[in-house]
Amino acid sequence: MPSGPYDADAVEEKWQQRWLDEDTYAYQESEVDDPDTAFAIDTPPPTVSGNLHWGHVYGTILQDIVARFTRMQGEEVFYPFGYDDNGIASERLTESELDIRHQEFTRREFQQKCREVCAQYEDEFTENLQSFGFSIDWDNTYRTIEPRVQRTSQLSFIDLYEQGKEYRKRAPAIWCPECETAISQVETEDDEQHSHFHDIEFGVVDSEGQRPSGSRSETGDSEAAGQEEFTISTTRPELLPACVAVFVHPDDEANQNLVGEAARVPLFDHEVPIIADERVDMETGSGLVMCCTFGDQTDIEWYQAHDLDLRVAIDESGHLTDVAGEYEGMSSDDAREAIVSDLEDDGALLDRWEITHTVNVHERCGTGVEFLVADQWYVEMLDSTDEYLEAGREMDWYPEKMFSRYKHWIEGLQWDWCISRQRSSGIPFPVWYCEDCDEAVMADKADLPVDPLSDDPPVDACPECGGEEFVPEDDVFDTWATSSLTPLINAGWDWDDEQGEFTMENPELFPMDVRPQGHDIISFWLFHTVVKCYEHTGEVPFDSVMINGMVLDEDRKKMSKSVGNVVSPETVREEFPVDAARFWAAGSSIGDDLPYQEKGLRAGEKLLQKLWNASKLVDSLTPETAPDVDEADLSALDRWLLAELDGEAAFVREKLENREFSKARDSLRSFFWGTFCDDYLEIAKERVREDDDESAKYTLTVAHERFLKLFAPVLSHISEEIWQEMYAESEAPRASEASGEAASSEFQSIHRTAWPEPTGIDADHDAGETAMAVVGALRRYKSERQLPLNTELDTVSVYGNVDGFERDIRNVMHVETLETLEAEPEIESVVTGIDLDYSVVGPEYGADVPDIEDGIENGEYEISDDGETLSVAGHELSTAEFTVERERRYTGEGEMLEADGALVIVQQ
RNA sequence: GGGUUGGUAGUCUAGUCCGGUUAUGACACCUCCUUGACAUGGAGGAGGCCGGCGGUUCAAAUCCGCCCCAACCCA
Repeated sequence: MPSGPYDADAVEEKWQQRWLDEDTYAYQESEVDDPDTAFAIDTPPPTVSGNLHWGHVYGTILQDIVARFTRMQGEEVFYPFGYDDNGIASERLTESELDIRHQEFTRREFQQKCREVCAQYEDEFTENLQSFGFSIDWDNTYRTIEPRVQRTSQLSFIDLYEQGKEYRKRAPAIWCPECETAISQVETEDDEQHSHFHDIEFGVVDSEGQRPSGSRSETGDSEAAGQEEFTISTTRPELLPACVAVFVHPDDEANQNLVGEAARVPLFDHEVPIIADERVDMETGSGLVMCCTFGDQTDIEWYQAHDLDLRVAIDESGHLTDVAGEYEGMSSDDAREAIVSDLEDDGALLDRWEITHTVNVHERCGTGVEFLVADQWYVEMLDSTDEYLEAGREMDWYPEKMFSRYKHWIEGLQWDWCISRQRSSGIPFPVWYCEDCDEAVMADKADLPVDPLSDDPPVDACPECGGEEFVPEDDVFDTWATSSLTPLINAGWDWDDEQGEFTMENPELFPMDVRPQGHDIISFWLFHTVVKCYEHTGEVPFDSVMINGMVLDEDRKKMSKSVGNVVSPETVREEFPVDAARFWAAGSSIGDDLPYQEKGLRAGEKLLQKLWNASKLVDSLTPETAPDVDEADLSALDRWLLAELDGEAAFVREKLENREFSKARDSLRSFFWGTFCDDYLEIAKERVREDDDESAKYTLTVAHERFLKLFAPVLSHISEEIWQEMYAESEAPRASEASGEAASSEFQSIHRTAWPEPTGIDADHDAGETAMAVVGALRRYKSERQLPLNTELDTVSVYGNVDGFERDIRNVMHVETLETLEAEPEIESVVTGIDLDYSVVGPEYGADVPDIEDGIENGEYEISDDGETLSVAGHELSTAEFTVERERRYTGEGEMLEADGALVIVQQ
């Protein structure tokens, strides 16, 4: 071992390079003889056109701890990585980098350019990730835009279609008129914008005699007959031509008379029904709302609930259609001004005032979204919600509470999943339609990936009507339709045309063992993945789900670019060792948010230094190869340490299996620091130096190597460094043994060694604890008297079980004579109080407990001579129900200390 | 607006499912100690109406109800 402090920079870089060079963590299929020994992590692919941010690092550290830990349990771990470059973000990036427009190219050409541009970003992203030394298998990566993944996406679409799980329907879509593309709900956000409210007068159509009889009260009738107009408040008068109905809240007494009547839309003169619906917001405006095609989400709901007409007044570029008559061709802004002005001329504009309100905008350009009607493909979900719920139940959720989110999501489903996007780039639908009968013709699975815009359909004539002309589908898939297939992509799911069935290249990987995911995006990502993979394979795609929280800043605020409180991984990397960051991340309770705190990283750094220093000491005390000592000959203290360490190894294993990172980390840290370094090592080093104690040398070696392995999943670099320095040579490489391949050139990483099996050594746990407590009491004795810790003590007498530890106590605390007492030392004791054991007394005496307490408080009690019975408040309490508290005064020579489990008398 | 989760010393947290009277640990703070791995160390100390109000109970951080605050999800 090198002398001096731990040089994290050099060590970490060295091992990161070595792990990459040697493919240390590459998935070795040959190692898997039973699917149960393969462990697959389905990592969600990040968008690589943005920067690596600290949240990525945090989530990946947790995955990596699981990966490294699981390898040490003897499983072959598949830890792949994906890059999501199939999205608007990547396309925009490509356009701006190359100064082109995607419309200038075919899809294939443009996607090729996207791949080229993204490749640079991917390299940077990869380099960044690799500077954290994650045990990702860099031979197993994919890009969501690559042809192989396009093929998987299109296969998925065709498979669901053939299963009858997909349908095509003309329905509303969220549309950005600026980008001229459909976008998904998750790509929109709320924005405060200035606008105007307009009070507009609508006429009531005289429809006497046409009303259904008996539907309203007499009074309502007569009132309606007298009303000839009403007021609508709207921020969007340009939608008047799209108006298809007027709504009134069922509880709106004042306007109830209008329900069932028809309204005449000003300027455009068409008639629309007046309908009652509780989705009307009675607080805003007049309480009467016009429903258009489509002003907002509620309009869509009304359209579907009440089977209303469609009047599409705004086209894909945000201009008015022929439905708008003389306003056709105007932009919606121009049309608004023109219509308002004409309303004013007509006297129909009653009022106009400025307001600020929230509007739904496209997150990328800030333009208010429109709702257009378009042909869409949908994945049917509503008919299978029971199955999806059951699938969710079959997975282990870490933390468990996240299952309730899944449950609520399933139960709250109201829409099938729209997978069509009217973007001009992306992964195309492999579909053509017969020009004559609109029959959908799917591509042949063997031909995928295809682009209908440039490829021919697989048939010459329509199988339905014989028509020979086809129209290619020009929509592309929602990116989630691809992102939800990662388990299938990772397992190599494909269509085998010869066998006529779906196959998997690595069937042993599916279902995947764990799916990591941030809790902010589980609904639209994880859930979709479960649903899609379940439909394709009939299996739940994950055995378990590991949900991580968000990284917050030091003030527990969410990190965001606009607030400017983001932490850049590069900066952290410059300031702290990676292992310190890993220590920090491992301090999280799974699912909880974790604030980034430098002191957390500093604590990690201190632990690294402690581990390094302790290792140097162990190295200096022990020979190159572990001494050959029969475990039966070990001293009591050594047996005690190894037995305690057995317990710690089992505890850490259990906690990591349950993804209770922080419990594993904290317990191991304090056991190592407190029990090993402060208690054991202090004693052992004296024994080795003074007596050349073989038992201690053996124990130091065994325990120390075990500590390195227990730390290895969390402190990956330093544990590798020290282990390689001290133990690698003496441990037979497992990999070469099994495979017989070029063993000499392959090095054995600590992360591919086995987790410590219990030594099974028996020890007197209580005597060890008591001995440590006695040492603690003596330290305190010296400390309180401001004596150096190596002050000699003449005689120490111990009343308590420290059998076998006498010599250790003597040596470490510099005690001349240590004797153990058979009988309690000369003590005068005064009763100072009675402690009740409430868990027994409570249920036994119930409401009398306060009386008993009062009796004790006032001294109105009696303890029997043998101390077995306590008489108080008319009850006789037995010995199990109370403890007598005494103040003990030692009357003999010297000073008495109280330790946990022992009385100690010091004579200096 | 609906749902979910959380609120415990100055800070971060354990404990809450399954109630038991001295509430866990770390950081920061205060005092003392340079002994041979480590002062990024060691020994000790102080610091809490467990978000608020009510209820159940012999007993509540823990169970129930209402309220306040925060985050996230859905609208």
